[in-house]
Amino acid sequence: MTAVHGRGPSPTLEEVAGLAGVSRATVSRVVNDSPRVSPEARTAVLAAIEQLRYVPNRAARSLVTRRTDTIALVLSESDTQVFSDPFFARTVRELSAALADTELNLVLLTARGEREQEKVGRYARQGHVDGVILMSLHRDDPLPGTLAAAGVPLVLSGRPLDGREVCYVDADNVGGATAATELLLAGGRRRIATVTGPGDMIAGIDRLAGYRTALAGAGRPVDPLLVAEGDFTEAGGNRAMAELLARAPDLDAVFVASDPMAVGALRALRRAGRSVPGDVAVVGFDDAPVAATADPPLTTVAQPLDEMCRLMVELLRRRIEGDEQVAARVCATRLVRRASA
Amino acid sequence: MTAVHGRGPSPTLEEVAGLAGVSRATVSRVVNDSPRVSPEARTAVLAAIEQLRYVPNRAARSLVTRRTDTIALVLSESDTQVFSDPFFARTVRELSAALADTELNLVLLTARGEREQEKVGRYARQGHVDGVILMSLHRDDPLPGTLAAAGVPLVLSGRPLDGREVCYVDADNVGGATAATELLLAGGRRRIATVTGPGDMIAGIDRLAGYRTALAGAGRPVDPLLVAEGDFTEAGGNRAMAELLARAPDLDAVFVASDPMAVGALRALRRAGRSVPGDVAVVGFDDAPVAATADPPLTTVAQPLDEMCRLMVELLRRRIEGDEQVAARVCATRLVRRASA
DNA sequence: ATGAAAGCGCTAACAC
DNA sequence: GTGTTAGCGCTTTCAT
Repeated sequence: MTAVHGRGPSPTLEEVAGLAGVSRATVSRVVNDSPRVSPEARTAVLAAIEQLRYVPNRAARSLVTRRTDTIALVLSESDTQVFSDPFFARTVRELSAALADTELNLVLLTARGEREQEKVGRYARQGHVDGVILMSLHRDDPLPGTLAAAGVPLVLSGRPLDGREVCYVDADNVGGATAATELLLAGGRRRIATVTGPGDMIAGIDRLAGYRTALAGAGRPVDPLLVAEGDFTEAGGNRAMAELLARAPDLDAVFVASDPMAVGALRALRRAGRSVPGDVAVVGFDDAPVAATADPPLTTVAQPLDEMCRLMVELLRRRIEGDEQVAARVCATRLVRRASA
Repeated sequence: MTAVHGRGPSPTLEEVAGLAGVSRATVSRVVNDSPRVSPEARTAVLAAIEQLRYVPNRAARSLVTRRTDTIALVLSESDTQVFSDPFFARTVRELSAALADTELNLVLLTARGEREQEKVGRYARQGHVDGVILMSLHRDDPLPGTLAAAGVPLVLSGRPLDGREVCYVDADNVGGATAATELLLAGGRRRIATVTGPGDMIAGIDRLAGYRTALAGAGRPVDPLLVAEGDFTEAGGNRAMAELLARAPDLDAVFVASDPMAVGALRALRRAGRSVPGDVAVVGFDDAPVAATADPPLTTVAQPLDEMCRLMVELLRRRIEGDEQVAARVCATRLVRRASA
């Protein structure tokens, strides 16, 4: 028995067929789990495959099937490191989970700047992947347009900023933020501030809109002094909260547009000697799994990320199958009450 | 002119050839930048490609070339989210940069748990990628073995824990940690503590070894009270530092095995009312771009991550070309002195 | 410089 | 149930 060491030409269907004493077609049927194979043939083929360490050649297969069984999660980001965003990590995990029981593979592609975006676009159009889930976090991203025009099946994670007509899955950010602010209002809070997300990210925009909606619904004005912009990070939340406390020492509640920022905000409040939720009530938005461990525990708006990821996969599959009519979806959020509000 | 909307069969080499009035072979030559094409032919072909929006079919191409022009960065991690590790984000960025001017594409693959590891292994062996850069962070990872046995060209990021014979690129963690500790010794510090990385990660192990080496070189014992384990995160560093201060209030210096942990340690020191570097000198290890913004600025051991990533790509290319003799490399680190030590 | 032709390894009719 | 056959779209000799 010659050791199958390292590379060298890997065995082909033909060779397996020869060893098993059947035709290529039968081997192919076994490999593809076709029912039209006799038990004996199947056994013989399986043995030959085992013995030869046969692995189907992907290129040959997808040349004829026009499928790669691979989808890409594309991270289109102009500058900083999205990776550190725990929301992204959660998305990757949930997507992997959603694909665990399927034959589909998931690859991550990053596109920072124009050149990489082009490279990614080329990659997708060359047929390396069957479809793309795109996390396009900022405005003016050419990738959605490029991919859509090239006919690459596409689902966006998050509603697109420019209102273009594409298929997307998003959480109900407006509704969640509205509910969060209403909870604060119902708690009798009168000076409700907010730490927003970046103004050029849809989650930031929508959550701020929800805050405004709730205040408007209660007949309250929006005081600009009570609105500070953060960047979804803990450090940013800390900074924004400190700013708010300086500008409006009389605030008695704050809706923070992401949990990492909320953790930072809690730090700022503690440092300022404000008790939570006694002096100041806090509600966050569950982008990261930090709410439960925050001190004090954080009331937060939860997003059904698992459901959203399953949905993205399902919609993408439908598009891959050729269904052009798949519609965007917005997933409900819900308030999880803990101690801080 | 019929709009090329969406999908439908994309044009083939044949069609381009027909439109340009040449043969398939000539089109192929143009596409592949062969010099053996007349200017006129090239022009005609280019025009036809443009008009048809022709994109070469990857499957067909790699069926014959046996290349995909794609390499994978595989993240093999048993449990938690590595993404949040800024070191990982830097690696991705530097790898992308190293590949920017090449025809090579980079995809990220994550493998959490056995099932996903198998999926990734299959993916690589099926010929989806030409080679793999593996960040295997913990012990007992089967992936290096699987991939190597399957003949997939492989370069490890970081020295493997089990000393197996594979090609890897690593920073000189031992040397860097030794230098850091020696700097502290040279500064006249007598009670030098360390916050280590996890005991099952090579970077953590090696940096602790360097700390011991330096102390041994100075004829000093290693006091177990002065060693606390962190997890490379800021929170972990904070915790470990607090623990050290409780156990050994007389410590006057600390080598912290990663910058995020060092930032956490600085917070713990501040909270304990220790001045830095007056009471306690601190040196970190530059896994993340936080040293410069730390307060006070952090003296740190810098790793040449850009060089390391270029090297990984170069070694992997050589392996892909069939060179079996490429050796592992360890890259020098250097101390960057700022205010804290 | 260019074209004709032979495959790369696989799947999918289609016959038997 | 199984084998035969015809390609999938591309690169690559080999003539010319």
